Amino acid sequence: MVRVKDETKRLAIVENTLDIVFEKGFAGVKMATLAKKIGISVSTLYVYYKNKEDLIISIATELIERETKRSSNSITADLPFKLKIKAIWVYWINFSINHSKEMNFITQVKKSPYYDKVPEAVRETKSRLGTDLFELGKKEGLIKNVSNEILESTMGAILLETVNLIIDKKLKLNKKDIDLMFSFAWDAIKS
Amino acid sequence: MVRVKDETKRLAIVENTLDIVFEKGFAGVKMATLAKKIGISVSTLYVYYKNKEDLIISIATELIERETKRSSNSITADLPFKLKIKAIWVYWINFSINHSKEMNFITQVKKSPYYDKVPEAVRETKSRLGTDLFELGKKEGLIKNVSNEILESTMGAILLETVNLIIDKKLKLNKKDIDLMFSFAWDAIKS
Amino acid sequence: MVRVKDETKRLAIVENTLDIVFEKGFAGVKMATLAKKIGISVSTLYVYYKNKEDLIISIATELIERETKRSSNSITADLPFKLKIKAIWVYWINFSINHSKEMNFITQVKKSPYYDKVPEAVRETKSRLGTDLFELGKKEGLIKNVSNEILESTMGAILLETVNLIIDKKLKLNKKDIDLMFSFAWDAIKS
Amino acid sequence: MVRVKDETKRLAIVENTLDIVFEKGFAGVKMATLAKKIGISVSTLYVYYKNKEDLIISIATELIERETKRSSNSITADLPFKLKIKAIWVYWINFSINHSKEMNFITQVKKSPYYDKVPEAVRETKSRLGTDLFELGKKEGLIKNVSNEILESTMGAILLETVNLIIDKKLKLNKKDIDLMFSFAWDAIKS
DNA sequence: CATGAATGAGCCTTCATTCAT
DNA sequence: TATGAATGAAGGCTCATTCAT
Repeated sequence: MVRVKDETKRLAIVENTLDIVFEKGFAGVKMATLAKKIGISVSTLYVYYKNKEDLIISIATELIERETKRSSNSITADLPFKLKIKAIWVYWINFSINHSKEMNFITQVKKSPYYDKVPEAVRETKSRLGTDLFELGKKEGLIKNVSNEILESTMGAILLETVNLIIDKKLKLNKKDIDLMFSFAWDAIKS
Repeated sequence: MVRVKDETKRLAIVENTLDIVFEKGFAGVKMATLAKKIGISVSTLYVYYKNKEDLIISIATELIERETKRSSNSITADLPFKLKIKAIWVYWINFSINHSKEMNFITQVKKSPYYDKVPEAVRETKSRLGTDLFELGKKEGLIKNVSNEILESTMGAILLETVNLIIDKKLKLNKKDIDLMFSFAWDAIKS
Repeated sequence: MVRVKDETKRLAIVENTLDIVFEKGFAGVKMATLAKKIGISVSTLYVYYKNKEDLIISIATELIERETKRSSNSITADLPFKLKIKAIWVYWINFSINHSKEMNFITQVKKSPYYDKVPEAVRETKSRLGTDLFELGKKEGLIKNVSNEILESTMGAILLETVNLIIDKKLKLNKKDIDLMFSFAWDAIKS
Repeated sequence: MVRVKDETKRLAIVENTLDIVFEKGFAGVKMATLAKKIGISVSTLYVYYKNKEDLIISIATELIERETKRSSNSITADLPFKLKIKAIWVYWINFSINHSKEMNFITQVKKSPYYDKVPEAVRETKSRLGTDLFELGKKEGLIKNVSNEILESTMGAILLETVNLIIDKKLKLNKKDIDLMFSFAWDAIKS
């Protein structure tokens, strides 16, 4: 069937682009190389994406939307505040490790000029690690009373560093190390 | 003496490369554009650097060496531990802001394939934010008893995020905000 | 019947091709663009025409044949020579203006490499502005005694220029201006 | 010497471009083909011209300026009006034949979208076949009292047609044929 | 040391055309 | 007949690098 074939191919393009960006960054994405890796013709790439920029921005948009949706889904559990935020922390560590290429792609895009061209609607709904959550924590007097943006940035930075340390084998993906790193993050933001 | 003229020109090359990398990343460094910006011929660039890779790696090496030297110089003051570490923190915040292009260059290089080609000796002597210092803090029982690498990474991540927040105007370069952000870092590592 | 649908589509192809050639020349005719303009699939174009060359040559052939037929039809009125030739002149001015896209297409084809591939039979029966007519004029001693080809070329050039001046709004499509321009043509060929 | 070499190469580019446009039109000008014809690298073309459009527009500008200068120079002889205009006529016939490729290039450019990008100053000073001259002729009551633009267009059309007939071997470049064709033009405009 | 000129190696993109359904 | 998908071939352009002066 044609439909299946299409989606398979599109996914292959996305997958391989992610791989290349992970290994060599955006500059490393050559349309010809990408096509060869997938086993299709260069022109075929242009059937799916208008041009290289469109390719990258489309993938970025897709990933960010997916990430956004996921992050909002992850804040459902009904737990005491600290445990709740830890659950999210653990969730994101695992997700980042398991989807390191996607996360890497998003991270790179955010620092690149491509990001300006991601639809504004998508950019706005991005990485809500927990605006509502921080609000709650502040109300309960559990975390420092500073802007959500700063809380989020700080936790995000520690989280990303944790992931990098795990990837670089300086930390392990076990309870002890995860707990340790969470203590860094929690101690940083708690009041 | 010819030497003087040379050094001026070499500095101009470094300066302009820093500017371009800051604005457009490594991919934005075109030998022709760079030369035009400086007001010299493209060929002249090749008198000073063997090729583009050499240009970037040489600059990176120079900057990293300078940074390393500076960081070791900064740990001289004789103060109680927390104040000492805060002094370093403040020093580095200021330095990073005042030398944002240099810092940006180093940051970018570390994430790029170029970094593998920076002389190993230089890579090893890098950013010693305070190995000795952390050792001291742990001995006094003031900070978490974990590897220096993790302490350094965590503080480094928070520091970098702080700098970014300042650059993005989300934070100001005043005592209040600096103190606030230091509290994040200190709380994270203190035992 | 299927036939009706076909003819409609074929006419749409011709019409839109004429439009594009009028606006952007042959190089502006992209099979994909043309198809989209019509609202059909690119592949469908290939059902009607073997390839792009065939498309253009077929349209050219069709238009030239139609024009040829028309020109011979136009020399029927029974009038004194000068009036007869003026009638034809006026007829062609009007026709050229009203069918500027068709005329433009023919003009362009004649100057393009495509023209060599128009069936010879068609090329030969072309724009007979009045071979017989010129013969008559010469017999009556009213026009210069030179080859029909030269007479026709000259009148044709002035006619085309007249049409262009009208299109460029340098002349109007009224009796005065038409008469004026006819006087140029007539004075040129009269003996 | 470097200077000489440059000019030689630039002239070769112009010459070969003229040839190609004469044979195949603008669409026939492929940077690779052009370079190979000249015996230089494609990149070298880009040393002399920013891109293909710049190549064509620069050549057009150069040719039009030269033509304009020439045409104004040609109206110097002190002769009775009809002889004067004939002298110019003969001059232009000869020039057009001898420089058919240049003339062809200019003609083509004027009908192409490139023409809009020729510097306005150049476009304005173009083909002054004889505005002043026509003014004189009208004052002396020798030619039709219509706008110079129309007189010029008409004569221009007949002149161009004459050149085409000569190129197509339908006319010869001898006194008899030139005189004949001038009579068409003169009779057309004379009062 | 300084540079103008020249170039090869790529890269992105377009487009007419084919083919299986 | 109608078409969505795929592609080969080609063309324009960029850019790091070399070389003779």
